[in-house]
Order: sequence, then structure tokens, then C-alpha cells
Amino acid sequence: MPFKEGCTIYSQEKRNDKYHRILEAAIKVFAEQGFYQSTVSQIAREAGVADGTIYLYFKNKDDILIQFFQHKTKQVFERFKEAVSKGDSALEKLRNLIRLHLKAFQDDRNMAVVYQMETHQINRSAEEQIKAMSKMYLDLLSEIIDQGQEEGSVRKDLYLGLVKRFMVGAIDEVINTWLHSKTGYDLVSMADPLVELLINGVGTSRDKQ
Amino acid sequence: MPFKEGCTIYSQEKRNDKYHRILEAAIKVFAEQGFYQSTVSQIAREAGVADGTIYLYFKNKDDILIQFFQHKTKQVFERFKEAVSKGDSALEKLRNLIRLHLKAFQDDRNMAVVYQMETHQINRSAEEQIKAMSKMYLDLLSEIIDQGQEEGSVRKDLYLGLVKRFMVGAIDEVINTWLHSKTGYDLVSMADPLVELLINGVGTSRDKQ
Amino acid sequence: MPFKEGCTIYSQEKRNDKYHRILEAAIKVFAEQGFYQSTVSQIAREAGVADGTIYLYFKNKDDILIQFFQHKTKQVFERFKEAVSKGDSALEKLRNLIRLHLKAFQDDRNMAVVYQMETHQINRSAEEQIKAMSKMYLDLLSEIIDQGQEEGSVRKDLYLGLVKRFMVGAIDEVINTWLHSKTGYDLVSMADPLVELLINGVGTSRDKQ
Amino acid sequence: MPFKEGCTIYSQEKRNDKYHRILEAAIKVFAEQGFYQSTVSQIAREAGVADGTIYLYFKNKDDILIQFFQHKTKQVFERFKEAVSKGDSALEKLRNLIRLHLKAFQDDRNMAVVYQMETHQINRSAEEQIKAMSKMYLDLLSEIIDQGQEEGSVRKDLYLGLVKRFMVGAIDEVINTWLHSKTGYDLVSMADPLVELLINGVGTSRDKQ
DNA sequence: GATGAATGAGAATTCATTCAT
DNA sequence: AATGAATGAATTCTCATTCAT
Repeated sequence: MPFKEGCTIYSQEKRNDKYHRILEAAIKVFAEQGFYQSTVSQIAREAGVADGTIYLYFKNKDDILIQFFQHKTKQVFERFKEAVSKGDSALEKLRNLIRLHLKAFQDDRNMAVVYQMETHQINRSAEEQIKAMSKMYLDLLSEIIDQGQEEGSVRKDLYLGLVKRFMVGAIDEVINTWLHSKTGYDLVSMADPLVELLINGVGTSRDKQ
Repeated sequence: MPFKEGCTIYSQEKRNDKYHRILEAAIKVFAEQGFYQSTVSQIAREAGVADGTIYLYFKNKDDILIQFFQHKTKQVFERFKEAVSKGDSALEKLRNLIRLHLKAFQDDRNMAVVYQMETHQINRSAEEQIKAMSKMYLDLLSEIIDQGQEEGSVRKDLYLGLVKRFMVGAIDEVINTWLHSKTGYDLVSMADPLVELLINGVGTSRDKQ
Repeated sequence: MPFKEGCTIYSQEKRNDKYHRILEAAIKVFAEQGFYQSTVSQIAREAGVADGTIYLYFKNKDDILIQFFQHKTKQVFERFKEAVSKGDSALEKLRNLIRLHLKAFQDDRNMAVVYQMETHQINRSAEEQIKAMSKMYLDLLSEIIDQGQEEGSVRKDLYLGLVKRFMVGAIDEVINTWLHSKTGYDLVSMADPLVELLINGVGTSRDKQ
Repeated sequence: MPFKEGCTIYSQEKRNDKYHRILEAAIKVFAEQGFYQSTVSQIAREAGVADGTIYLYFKNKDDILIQFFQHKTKQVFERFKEAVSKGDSALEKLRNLIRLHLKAFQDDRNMAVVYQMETHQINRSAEEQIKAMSKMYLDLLSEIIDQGQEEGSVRKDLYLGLVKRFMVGAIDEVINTWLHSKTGYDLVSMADPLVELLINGVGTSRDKQ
């Protein structure tokens, strides 16, 4: 439609603005109550819009979750990619990844809660998007492990599928514990000790069993 | 109610029977659809009882989940305790624990699904019970790590809270991946490689960073 | 389930009862407000049941209309069939049909209204059922005309499809006018003059144009 | 508004144009989906205007239907009047009327659908307008019958109210059948046989019963 | 005049829970 | 104890209408 450019940008921005306001509100409400216990009305109230407005920006309630993974989470994961690329050694890359991961999740607790909750559901409406995110993360780990093996800093006798899960799980649980704890300790400070554990394990001897 | 030792009289047994039938049916339905998407009617149909009958054995829908953690899961975890006690060294104990954990969850997939789903929720109705289970598991790990440190097989420079999460998370994620995979590979075969990773980490050198 | 027979019959009857109560209530409400302007709540209130109860007997709002044509209307049309079979000559059959038709619709005004309204809609949810009713009626007319032609009381130079429509339309409109009139004149008294018109037309001469 | 004769100034024409575009679009959408299943947005999209624009030309959704009968249908009926006046004998007048009626409805199927649907509703928002149309049509028939009776071509022993309904109904149903048929046969070709039926009836003998 | 984003009342439908039998 | 019909609160979503731009 024949709008002046400045106008278009303006209305685009406004539109964008409301989209994000609703998305953030939804994430907050989901984080507080869980997806199924949250109502569209609560999200609308939190976002300061009418119930019907939600449906101008999202197809339905499920779609909000889908957009969360498709846009918001994706953005964060893109930053993970970047952080990894900035490391030189595999170790550095891993450390960058985990530091940023913990930092990003600490900085946006609502996102963290929703991410952790939904990725552990079955029958997920955002299945596809979650699978994509998961793959992206696992690919980052693959890259790091590969490089580590080339460098000689990572063992070659590893079952890669398992190793990646082992890492993902450890990181996830550290976040999960932080989310469920009352005391708001510093999550990021867990990054280096965690990396160290992933690299060296808990044992004293290198003898393979 | 279902664990009274002397409950051998007829009506008790029958009662017991129906209680378990409903509980198992519920777990199956929850595993297939998730807690909030499951209806009491579906559970009743699966259990072969009337809707109203459910309320003779459970206070409400939430209570079914609570009982799941309070009775069913607890039973399984008691077996974990036993398995740990049967090991001599810390390593053996850890291996026993993880082997049994993976085996128990592989043998009862529905239980596994519900357990994994619900422990990652917030606003959980079974919060208290889950916390108790979690504590029980972490205590087992504490015991193992303590012994390992005494034996000298486990490093002493560890932040215990983190180490336990690191272990729990790794185990959980291995299970989670199995649950989400289409191919029904053997979960138990992951036990030993996983233990090895937990002990030795992925790195080649023992030099602490 | 093991009920005594008397019991089953009783509960069946009660069930049946409520089904019919809701159906009649719905027809009344539809007749007063039209299908789309009627709400399920209004129907429930009229039937003296809770909103949710409707859904124990009908799949959804559309289904009420479908059942109306599938059961209620069908019953009436079966009586038409009977009335026709009781006539000897074609003329008598036609007269029986139209008399009963007008009588049945006069006796159940709500049914008449809903029938007339819905059969003239497009995109009808009860399309299939309406088609079936329509066919049943047209078949009755076919039978009558056939017999009349054999008897020699009905002209042989007729386009049957048109003739049937001509009859149906005339009958329908007589009913329609009665429905829209304020004065509650006797609809049945229109039957014989209408039959006479259908047979003889409005013209004075038999000369074909 | 759309019928001011001198409305040739630019803005008037443009206005006129948009009014008709919306009206035609609405009729199309109503014909496809029925009045209550059509949304204002659909009409706007079909007309190529914004939702809000509709309300510059019509008071509300109901008003579109009212205008349809008040303007569009009326125009067509005026042409019926004209056609009738061009006939000499009653028979010719009737034939002219029915020929044009079928032709006009065949030429504008959407109009035909909406007309047939809405005239058979109760609780019609366009009640008043439909009544006026109906009266206009019945008056035409009255005129024809009167003349026919004077000429001697129409029987004098007729209940006029009934005769008119009989005619209207027959015509309506012929149109209705055409509308619901898949095969697009020629509706106009039904005109003469229909007139013949109305005049002579289906019977072989003139003996009054 | 024209737009279309925003509104919010209102509708259909679901489902945990109760309770008369 | 067992049943399952009935309830009605609660939820999602739609859409006619308005109004600031």
C-alpha cells in the first residue's frame, strides 16, 4: 500500500513492537505457570493488549510457543555459534559456548524456564522447531569435538552420540538446578568448573576401565 | 495404602489391584499425551473402570501424579539404593546405579516418560515428592563420591553440588535421547560407556586447567 | 454392564427422554431465532439441562440439526408414505399426502419452520440428510404421477422432473405463507383447493398452448 | 444513494462505484457461504477494500442485506413489472414474467442464491424489504389473474391468495432445484412448460372435483 | 474518504469432579 | 464399592465494529 517509507518503517516497528511485547509476555506467563496452565487472557493482560489482539500476531496459543523457538531461541543460538567461532582451540570453543549459554539463560530466566520445560515434553507442538534447535546445538558440539580430536585434546575412542548427550545433559541439569533453587547464586560461575569436569571427569586416574 | 504389609485379605487385595490398575493406566496415558492433555475419562477407559471410580482411589487428577512419585517411583529408587549397596568400590556402585537406572527405565518406558517430563516442569503438583526423589538420588551419588574420595578413585578438588548435577544431567539426557529416538536401541548398553565418561571425561590430559 | 433388564429399559428411556427433550428444545429455539443465531446455552436452558449435557447426546451444534432431519423429519415422512399407500387412486393418494403434510406441519409449527428454513439454505451441514428427505418426497410424487398416468387421470405429456418441482414448490409455498402470516388460519383447509389447482391449473380451457 | 439520476460528478461516481463493488462482493460471498458464515473481512477482501470502508457505505452487516433487497432486487423486480406490462393477454403477461424471472436469476446466480436463501429465513433483518418485494410480485400476479378472469382465460372459482402462492411456489422451486443441481442446464427453457402447467394443471379432465 | 489494527463481547466446546442410583 | 450422567466453570478463538492515522 502506498505509504511513505518512513511511515512503513514506523508502522512496521510498531507492529514488531507489539509482536515482541506479546511474545515476551507469553514467555513470562508460561515460565510462571507452565504452558497448559497459562491462558491466552493472562498473556493478553500481561502484554497490555486485548485477547483478540494475540490472534493478529499468532495463529493460536501453540503458535506462540512455536515462534518462541523459531525466533527467540534461534537468535540466542545464533549467538552461541558466534561465540564458538571466536574460540581457537576446542577447549576455548567449549568454554565460550558454555559460558555464553549459562549467561544467556541467566540473563533471561523466563526464556530459560520455558526452554527447559518444553524441550522435555512429549507431544510438543513445537516439536519441529525444538528438533532444529537441538540439532544446531549438537552440531556445535560435534564441531568442537572434531577439532579437539584433531588437536589431540579430545580422546579419539569416544562414541560421539553419547558424548554429545553427556555434555548437553550436564549443561542442562546445571541450568535446571539453578532454575529450581531459591537462592539466586551465580550460574555463570558454574561454567569453568563444568567445562573442567566434562574434560577431565571425576576420576583420579586416566587408566581406561 | 497399597503398601500395607498384611493386606492379604480379599477386599484389600482387590482394592490394591484396582489402585494399581488405575495408576498404571494413568502413567500410560500421561506418557502418551502428557499430563494436561490427558483426561480422567481416558485414564478410566484405559483402566477399565468408571470415571467416578478414579476418585475412590485418588483425591483428584493431580493426586495420581503425586502417588506416581510417592509410590511407584519410590519403589524403583529403593531398588537403586539396594543396587548401590551391593557394590564394593565407588566405581562399582556407580556402575550398578547407572546400569539399574537405565534398565529400570528401559523396562518401563511409560514410567520413564512421565518421570522425565514431570521432573522438568515448574509449578509441579508433585513438587514435594519430586524433591524427595531427587534428594534420594543425589544422596546416593553423594555416598558414592564420598567413598570414591576416601578410596582415592575420585578427585578431591570437586565442587560436590556441581558434580552431582553433572552426573544426574548426563544420565538424564541419555535417557531422554533414547525416549525421543525412533529406533529402539538398547539403552542399558549405554551404561558402561557413560560411567567411563563420567570418570574420565572427554579430555586426553589429566593436567588441571 | 450387568443391569437388570427393567433397569436397562428404565435408564434407556430416561436417556431417550433427555435426547428428545434437547432435540425439541433445539427445534423450538432454532424456529424462533434461526440456526446461527441460536446458542447452545439457549437450547440448554430451554431443555432444562446444563450446557455440557447437550454434548452427551449430540456431537456438536450441527449434529442437532442433522439428527433433526435424520430422525424427527424422517419419522414424519414415513407417515407420509403410509398415507399415500392408503389411497387407491392417484388423486386420492395425492390428496392424502398433501392433507397429512399440511396437518403434520401445522401440528408442529417449530418443525415446520426449521424444515422450511434449512431446506432453503446452501452450505447446509445436514445436506446429506436433507437430500435424502427430498428424494423420499419426490419418490412419493413419482409414484403418484406414474399411477395417475396409468389410470389416465394424469396427462402423459409431462416433463416429470418439472412436474414434481411444481408440486413441491406449490406445497412448500403454501406452508411458507402460513408460517409467515400473523393470523393463525387453518393450514389444512388449503389442502383440497391446492390439490384441485395442481390437477386442473388456473386456466379455463384444456387446449394446449 | 446509488440511484440519484444526476450523480455524474466525479466523487459521486466513484462513491457509487465502491458502493456497488461492495454490494456485489457481498452477494457473491453470501451466495457462497450463507449470510451468517460470511465475514465482513471476506466481503472487504472480495471487494478489494479495507474492512472499515464497508462501514462508510453500509451501516452494518445486516444493512448490506437490506440494501440488496432495497436496491438490487428491487431493480430486477422493476424489470418484471415492465415485462408484464408489455404483454397483452394475461397468458402473455404471465409468460413474460416467468421468462424474465428465470432469465434474470439464471444470469445472476449469486443474486438468485441469496434471494432464495433469505426469503426463506425467519427473523430476517431485511424483513421489511422482503415483504415489499413479495408484495410487488404478488401484485403483479394479482393483476395478471384479474385480467385473465376478465378475459375469460382464467377460472373465476379461485381462492386468489392460494393461487398466487401456488404460482410463486412453483416458480421458486424450479429455480431452487436449478440452484442445487450440479448440471448447469438451461433454466429459461423451463419457463414455457411451467406456465403451461400452471394454466392447465397435471390432470387430464376439466371436471371440477 | 480510506485504512486496518485493535477491541472485547460472545460462542462453542471440554473436562474435572460430584452424586444419585 | 462402583457407576456414569450431569454439571458448569473455564478456555480458546472469532468477528462485527470502531477509531486513530
